[in-house]
Amino acid sequence: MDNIIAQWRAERPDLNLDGMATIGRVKRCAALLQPKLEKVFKEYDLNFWEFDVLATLRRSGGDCCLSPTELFSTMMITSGTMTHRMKQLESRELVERLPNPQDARSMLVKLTDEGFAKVDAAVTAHTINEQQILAKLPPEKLAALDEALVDLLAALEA
Amino acid sequence: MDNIIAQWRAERPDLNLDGMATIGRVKRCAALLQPKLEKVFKEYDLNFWEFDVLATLRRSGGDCCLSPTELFSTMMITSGTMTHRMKQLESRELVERLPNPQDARSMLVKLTDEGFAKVDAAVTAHTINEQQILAKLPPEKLAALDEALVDLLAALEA
DNA sequence: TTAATTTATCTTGATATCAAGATAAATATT
DNA sequence: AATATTTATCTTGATATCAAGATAAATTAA
Repeated sequence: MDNIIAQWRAERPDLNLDGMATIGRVKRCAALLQPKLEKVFKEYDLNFWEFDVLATLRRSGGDCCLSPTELFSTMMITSGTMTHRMKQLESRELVERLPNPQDARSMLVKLTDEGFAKVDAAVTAHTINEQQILAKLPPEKLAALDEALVDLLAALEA
Repeated sequence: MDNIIAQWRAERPDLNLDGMATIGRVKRCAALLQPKLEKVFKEYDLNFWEFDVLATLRRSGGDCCLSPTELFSTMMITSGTMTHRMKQLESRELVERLPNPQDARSMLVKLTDEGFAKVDAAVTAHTINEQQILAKLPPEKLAALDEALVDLLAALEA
């Protein structure tokens, strides 16, 4: 990132590059995190989106039933993508689709026992992995990081 | 994000969710930033990856020549993806491919005058946009954010 | 009640991406 | 020099995604 900024500074000294540096770091951190997280999901034969769907169902609690619309709305993906995901998770028998007695247009997506067990094991390993990744930072820096991210998130969501 | 953590805390009180909260915020910040940045690129008829390629060439300076291999290596994409990008940028006459006199296997990718002018205008607007996005945070919080991201990036790159 | 509108989901067609393999030129080895 | 290896790029086939439109059920309005 510093290298990119240095290149721009040389070519375009007229630009204010402070924002680019910070935003570039956010994006780069996210990009570097991705494969580190996927590594653990892979141990449970899941890719990122598969974990994401199963985890959304699992943490919703109750009998882990949500409609596809609830799922794709909270997950910020389109309905077509959700259809695609459902098909594959259903064929792997990690979720099942039940008719919604309240509304014949809609379905209820439910974790199978196998899906429940798998995501429960995966999320345990996932949280441990996340702790380990961040353990490279001392506690006070970690606290500062989290606080700063809360502020940024608030600014971006506003 | 807080909501997701609260759901997990209710369902799985045994998990340490601190890392999930911080990492989730990083990913969410990156996801929220994306469309805000794309909005400006769109004003110049560019999507994210088009800007990315043109900007990489532009900031490399000199005559803005790089080989496809130099491009895809620094941009963390595969060679096949780069081929695809080249085709489209070439058809839009934003870059041109010249034979490399030093090595007949490789090409030199160069910004056209049009490509140069376009990316120069786009990056000006882009940096202003980035400054505006972050201007919602007071300077001292911004400084703390950047410092924290430098620390995190160092930990992730190690 | 019938028609119009809204809502939930799925389908279609397009794009971006990657992994793996193909091709061809350059370099190293024998 | 002839062969083997490495390097640079492109091709192919598969997947994930979205936007826009299709379908069908539920709700509202006339």
